[in-house]
Amino acid sequence: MNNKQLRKVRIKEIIRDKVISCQDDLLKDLRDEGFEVTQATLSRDLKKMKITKIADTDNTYRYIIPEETHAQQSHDGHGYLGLTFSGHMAVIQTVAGYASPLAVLMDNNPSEVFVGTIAGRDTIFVVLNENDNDREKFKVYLDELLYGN
Amino acid sequence: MNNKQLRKVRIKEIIRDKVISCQDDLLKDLRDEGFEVTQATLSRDLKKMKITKIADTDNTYRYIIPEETHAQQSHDGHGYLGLTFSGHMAVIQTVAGYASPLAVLMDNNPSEVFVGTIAGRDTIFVVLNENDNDREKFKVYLDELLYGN
DNA sequence: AATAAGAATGAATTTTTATGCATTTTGGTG
DNA sequence: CACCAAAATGCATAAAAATTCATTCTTATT
Repeated sequence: MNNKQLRKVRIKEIIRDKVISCQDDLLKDLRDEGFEVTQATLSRDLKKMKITKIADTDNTYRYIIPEETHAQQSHDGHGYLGLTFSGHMAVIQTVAGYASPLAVLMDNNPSEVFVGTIAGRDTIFVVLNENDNDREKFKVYLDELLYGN
Repeated sequence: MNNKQLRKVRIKEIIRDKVISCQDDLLKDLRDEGFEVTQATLSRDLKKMKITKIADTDNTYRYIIPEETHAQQSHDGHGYLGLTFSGHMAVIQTVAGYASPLAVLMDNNPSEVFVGTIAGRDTIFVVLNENDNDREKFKVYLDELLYGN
């Protein structure tokens, strides 16, 4: 898990959590956390992640992840909806019917970060590697799997 | 129906129909159609309409209407999904359950462009004024009602 | 370990977008 | 119709975002 991918995961989190109204805002936050980057890199990151800004209700701009801004949960091609952790388990929620295909995809792309998956209709249980129990690492893995790069 | 509203309706149509990668592209198209505006005005229009650009698959930018870019139909607070005309009738599709409230809203905001509404669960029939049967005008009316301005 | 190819990044710059301010247009009222 | 207030718009410019080009990391391979 390299720095770029960590940074991308973090960018998403920041943008979900707080109002970011320009790339410089984001830049400051990332720098505070030790990510040494420039606006140029952020521009490229955001482009790849399809993150963009849009007018907020108060007439200022804010960055959003368009896929996630809707009342009805939307999902990417994999039906992925959300991820939670508990102990050494990760629980993935999907659109009904999508759990198995996604679990298969994961099985076909093994990683030392998890040791196995089992899927229901809309939920996947993932057992993480107990030695190297790293949630960030799993997030990155999943992110790569779903969105590439 | 003033020029601004006509322009906004047209902007949406253009952005749905073709790849617009910057405001100047849009500006040219609008000018070709006789809308005399400047980039400054477009910036403001797009802000109000919550239209923004995002990376397309081919790594170029394109303007989109975020609400409309999803596999699962998303809807605004009114549940509005779509509009079709037939003769002097307009047919509005909504999310199930939203038809009545929207019809009520229309009834509470009467206009000479339509003479009555009747709502089912997810569909509204609207009878247009037969003298002044103007679909554009109705589109503008609905647009104003749903999105303001 | 040396080397080469590709990816990632930054500095500087260009391009694009947003906005402050002045002006014009639009609508309503007396 | 004259007048005012509010909305819309353009011009000029500031602010923000995207990109070019050069450089530095990574990674795979010998």
